Amino acid sequence: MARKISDSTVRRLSRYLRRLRALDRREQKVVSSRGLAEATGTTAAQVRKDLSHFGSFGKRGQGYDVHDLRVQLEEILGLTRRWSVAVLGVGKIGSALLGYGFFTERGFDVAAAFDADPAKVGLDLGGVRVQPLSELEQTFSDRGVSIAIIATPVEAAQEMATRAVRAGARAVLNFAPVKLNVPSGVAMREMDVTLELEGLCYMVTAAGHVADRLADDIE
Amino acid sequence: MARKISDSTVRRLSRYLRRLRALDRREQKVVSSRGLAEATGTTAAQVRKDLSHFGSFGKRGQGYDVHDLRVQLEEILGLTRRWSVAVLGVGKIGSALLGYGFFTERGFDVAAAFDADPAKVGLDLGGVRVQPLSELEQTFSDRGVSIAIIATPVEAAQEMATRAVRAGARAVLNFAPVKLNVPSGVAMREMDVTLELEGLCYMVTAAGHVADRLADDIE
DNA sequence: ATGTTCTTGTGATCTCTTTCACAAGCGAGA
DNA sequence: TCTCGCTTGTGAAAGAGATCACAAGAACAT
Repeated sequence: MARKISDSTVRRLSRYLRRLRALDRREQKVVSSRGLAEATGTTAAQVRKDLSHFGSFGKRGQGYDVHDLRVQLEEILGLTRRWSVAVLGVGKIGSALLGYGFFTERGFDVAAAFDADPAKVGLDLGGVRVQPLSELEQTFSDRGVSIAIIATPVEAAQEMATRAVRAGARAVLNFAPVKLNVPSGVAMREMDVTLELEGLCYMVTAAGHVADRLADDIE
Repeated sequence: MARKISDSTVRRLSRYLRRLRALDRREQKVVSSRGLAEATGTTAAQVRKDLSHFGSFGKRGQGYDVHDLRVQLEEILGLTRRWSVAVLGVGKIGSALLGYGFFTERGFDVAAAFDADPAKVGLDLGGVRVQPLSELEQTFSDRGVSIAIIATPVEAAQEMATRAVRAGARAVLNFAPVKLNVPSGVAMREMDVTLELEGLCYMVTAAGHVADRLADDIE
């Protein structure tokens, strides 16, 4: 096991877990690969293949024990330990995430928040005090921050990521619309609304073109 | 042309476009596939292959005309027309997007915002008045809304998506952490912070395991 | 015991994406 | 006009991921 697992597989595992948690809450005992597949928008074979990379969790003829598989997946994804996150930049996105209690609800510890703007330093957002950037390195190492959330403007994003990594972050979640460079060995994911919106525009436009062609063919 | 283009290709096209706009602004005339690749985190061959699906835009030996390619990509992605978006649910995320002027800055028209909470109806968020859900269908058709942004709690997401599509939306951007079903022909993208965060946890954890194994091998 | 029914786990296969490698083409300079 | 240096566009090869299809097992009824 522990060969290279693709991002798409990992994303699906998260979805399975989400579903399992819901089922567990309403005390359903068993679920089949098909049941899981339908709830998460994939196929039964895909579910089984994904799980098979990590071991064998089901009973033939029966399916998977909901609670059991849930625990296994939490283990696999690394969610049995606590994770400390820091939010860099408390503009609209940063403060939305903090104010919402987003991280806390999902079992992440918000260890700190930072902003370059002196007017924002000292504010309390969702129970976290905004600190000046000068305290970044010290705070990261004091509180064992391993995940950095980049929510700064584009211009500052790369520098913040670099500082975060140098200060000990092992993973970066980037909300700024730039491609960030991080040393290999540091995990990196991005959330880019513009990319997704433009993707939708393309899809709608291209679907239109296809419709045009079909119409042409009919003539 | 206009065969099925993969999502990953479309995402890269958006990245190229973003870069081209920056270059155009600072009046750089020409860029090579390598230049574009380095700025967007891919390879020169990939850039050329991506573009080749839509035609032939460069000059051999020279590279691509920045302004020209920019316009071509805007055309391909469907960004030369105006798009009307509606925001469904003005909780933390919805109002962050509106308040930020996010859509307007990027050339999208915010046609409307809706919320189920009567206390929120009537509020002005970034110049948009929040409307009650009862006005959804009428407003969608009056203003030609083609993109629906789902920013409601999980429970309401599927119903809102269904209503939006029935009211004329051709694309859905979903911020709620559920898999939504939409009829084929409707474009759909999702932004799920939890999925990305858990993905990071996995990557850090798995990287740790790999390190462990290496250490074991050395012993 | 035996048969029936169901669902898993997994090799084999298929499909899609990325990478490679190179001929074709452009511009500049002699 | 010819040559040289550079970069595109693209078939062919390699790599990755998703799908298929079925043997292996588990429960339960007879």
